[in-house]
Amino acid sequence: MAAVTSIMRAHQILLGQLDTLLRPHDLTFARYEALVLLTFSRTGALPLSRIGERLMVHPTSVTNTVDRLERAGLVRRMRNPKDGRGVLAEITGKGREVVRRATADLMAADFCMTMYGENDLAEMFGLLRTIRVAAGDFEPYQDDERQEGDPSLRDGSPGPG
Amino acid sequence: MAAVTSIMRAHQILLGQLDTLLRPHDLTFARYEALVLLTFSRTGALPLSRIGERLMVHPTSVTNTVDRLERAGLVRRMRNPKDGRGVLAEITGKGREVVRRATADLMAADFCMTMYGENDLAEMFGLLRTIRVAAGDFEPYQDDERQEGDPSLRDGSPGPG
DNA sequence: CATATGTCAGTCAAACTGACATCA
DNA sequence: CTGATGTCAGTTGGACTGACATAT
Repeated sequence: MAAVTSIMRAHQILLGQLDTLLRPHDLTFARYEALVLLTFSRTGALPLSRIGERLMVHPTSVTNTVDRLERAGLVRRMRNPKDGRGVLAEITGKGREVVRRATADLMAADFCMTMYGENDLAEMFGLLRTIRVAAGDFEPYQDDERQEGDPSLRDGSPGPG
Repeated sequence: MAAVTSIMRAHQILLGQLDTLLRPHDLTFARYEALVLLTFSRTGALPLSRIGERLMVHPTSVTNTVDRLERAGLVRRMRNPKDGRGVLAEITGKGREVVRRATADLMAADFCMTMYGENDLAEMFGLLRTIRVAAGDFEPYQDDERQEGDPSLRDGSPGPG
């Protein structure tokens, strides 16, 4: 139970810092995550359904997130040529530029993770991975996700094959 | 960065399970946390300001949380006899009963922490403690908090002395 | 037909800002 | 006086439910 409390509190602390760092870029962490996911996809475009799967959020939340990103010109909606029901969110040039700058800010700030060594970070990732796997995170990649040789958003997932 | 993503995702997973388990008790995790904090206080009552400190939430959020708990009859507002500006939130008998039942449910469900051994849980707590200390969590207790010999909400804090 | 995808309207809880009354 | 405490009004972003159109 102490561990659960710790995760909740750590999240609270990190999210506060992340959102503060992202605010100047007119981004929230939720929107930033979606942008990064698109950045790492092969074609820069993904069906909304897949975004929902990967980020583990409700379909209406994806609609909402993409609405805001589209209104800001960071993303564009397209019909999915492979599925008439589906909609693709495609990251725009402006979107790529914004996510690049935001990521640079985040890296420069280190959000208080500088205190940890590589070993501690790896250990933390390994420990938390158990929860995530049990919840169905870390599903195998689809062919439209992730550029060859590029790092995954989920950092450590085996990827296809 | 992978570690940060892991914490965010683990939080998302746990909060979903916690809120689902707490819903039948008409509680959210935020309200449950406040109730537990009161349960562990010496007199069952704390100034709203101290609740805000401990839970690291905004004063208006405390007002909101206590409003809801009071409307549900789980908490009662009192003037602070030691400080005319202050307000105490005091847990009611019904509040103690609800938090008892909710905690029992949570323990029975184990929210997927059964997968971990004692060592892993302790390690996770220890790793995350670094972030929390840096953010000012784990401040020393005041004299009106925590019953003698009772476990702390923050599980592992040294307490007074 | 059943199923999957996405949107819409509306609700809800949380977190915030700014202003304010009250009291130490 | 300054500073702390709590409340109020209003806003924002996210997550949800239920209903629905559309396409597989």
